[in-house]
Amino acid sequence: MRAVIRAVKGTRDLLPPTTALWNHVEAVCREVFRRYNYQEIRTPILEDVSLFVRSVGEETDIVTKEMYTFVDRDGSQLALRPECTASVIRAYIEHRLDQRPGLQKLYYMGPMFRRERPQKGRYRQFYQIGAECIGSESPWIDAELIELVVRVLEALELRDFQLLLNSVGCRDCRPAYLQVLRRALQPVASRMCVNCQRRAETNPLRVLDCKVEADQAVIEQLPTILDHLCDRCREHFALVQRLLEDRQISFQIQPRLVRGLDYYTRTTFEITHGALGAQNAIAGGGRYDGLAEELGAKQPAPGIGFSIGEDRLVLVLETLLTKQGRSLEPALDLFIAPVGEEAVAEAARLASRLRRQSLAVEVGYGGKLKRLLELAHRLGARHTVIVGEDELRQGRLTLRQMDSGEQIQVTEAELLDRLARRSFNAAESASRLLG
RNA sequence: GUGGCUAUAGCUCAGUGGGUAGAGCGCUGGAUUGUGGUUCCAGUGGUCGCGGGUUCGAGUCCCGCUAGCCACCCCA
Repeated sequence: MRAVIRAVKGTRDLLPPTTALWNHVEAVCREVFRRYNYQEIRTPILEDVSLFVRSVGEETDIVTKEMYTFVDRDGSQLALRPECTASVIRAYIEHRLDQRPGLQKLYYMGPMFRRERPQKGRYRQFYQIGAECIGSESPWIDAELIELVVRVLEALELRDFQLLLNSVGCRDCRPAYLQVLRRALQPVASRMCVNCQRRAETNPLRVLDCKVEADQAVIEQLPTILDHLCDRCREHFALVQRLLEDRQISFQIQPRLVRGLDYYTRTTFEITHGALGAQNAIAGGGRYDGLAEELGAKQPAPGIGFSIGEDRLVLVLETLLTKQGRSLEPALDLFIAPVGEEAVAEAARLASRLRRQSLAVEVGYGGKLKRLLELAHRLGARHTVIVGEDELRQGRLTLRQMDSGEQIQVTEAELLDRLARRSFNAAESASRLLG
């Protein structure tokens, strides 16, 4: 026997019925994006390595050890995108989107790639849904964007998530803070865990993020970025907080919240959920006022964006659904069970017509009626139409409601009337999906 | 990259102190006429992750590899 080929480590096949949940998440996102006037952008999965070196940062983990890179046949250095903000800004500059009217509000969804050790909620190919608003540094935009993320989660019936908020300062005040932090760490680092001793040298901000119990007392004494913001950053952050309060969006200031991408400035935030394991962040984002210039824009283009980890979001929703005893059901409107040769042909024609009326229809070609009804039941059909000799003679259909077993004779017009579908809305999509 | 745990049928798992494979679910069919969910019967399905070692004999013990999961790290 030949060896079986399996999915590459850290990648996975998404199968039904879970894919229905993925589609639901994406449909809800698109709808919320529409309401906030975001439009879709699709950028390539392949990018020049230097795009990420310059944006995410040369020294970051993502660039130094997690990125999938390769040399193309012509010698160019390419990478599978580890995130999408850099690509969006690249496209913004490349296509002079600054010349278009108003703010550029763009959203994306698709696979990203990072070569990490897989674990719960962490995959080498993972999916992000994100949005970027480019062209303004107003705190009103920050508040609107955060509001948008919260509305997406609410629309997905997700509760009990936490919004963590911080400001990481700007090009002026952050370097000064880092100096202060380094100096404060020098005398105390030796009392901390080995990881922190290392981080005190390499990446002092990470010390603030340490989870070791014994280090917490030391960490509490360290200066926080919030005490070292410049006047403009402090005002910006204060206004963002006030605007979130106005919107009744609860949040928690987390001065120790650190982002692993170098381009972040000022507002940063993260949304976590307890139903996940160690990888508890389902969304993260922040402002990046200097990124466009870093990527070669002649004009400054301040922006802010976020990204939802779709894998993790789906994971949370799935555990919530099982906890509530709800399950994912295929949304089959109708099963057609023909009895006899003639009926099969009529069933096929009927299916064609009903499908044109946007009904989800399955036909049982062949088999005894008993089998067909059993199949209809197992496929989750809400109704079954029986077409046999009697029905053909009378020009009627037998419509059986599967949950009650109630059965009536109808014409095709009456059938359509009973099964008529309404247009899409999120709540209905959810109730349809979550039987 | 580091560590811990795990690996038996499509899925969830049993398999006692080493004696060459089992259940439930699933899938297929049956219980006479055109009526599903329950029940009953039968069938299908595994070189026990891979490679080596110990042994008369290994799913079971030992070693190595690989993969999966969880955690560190990092992040969404």
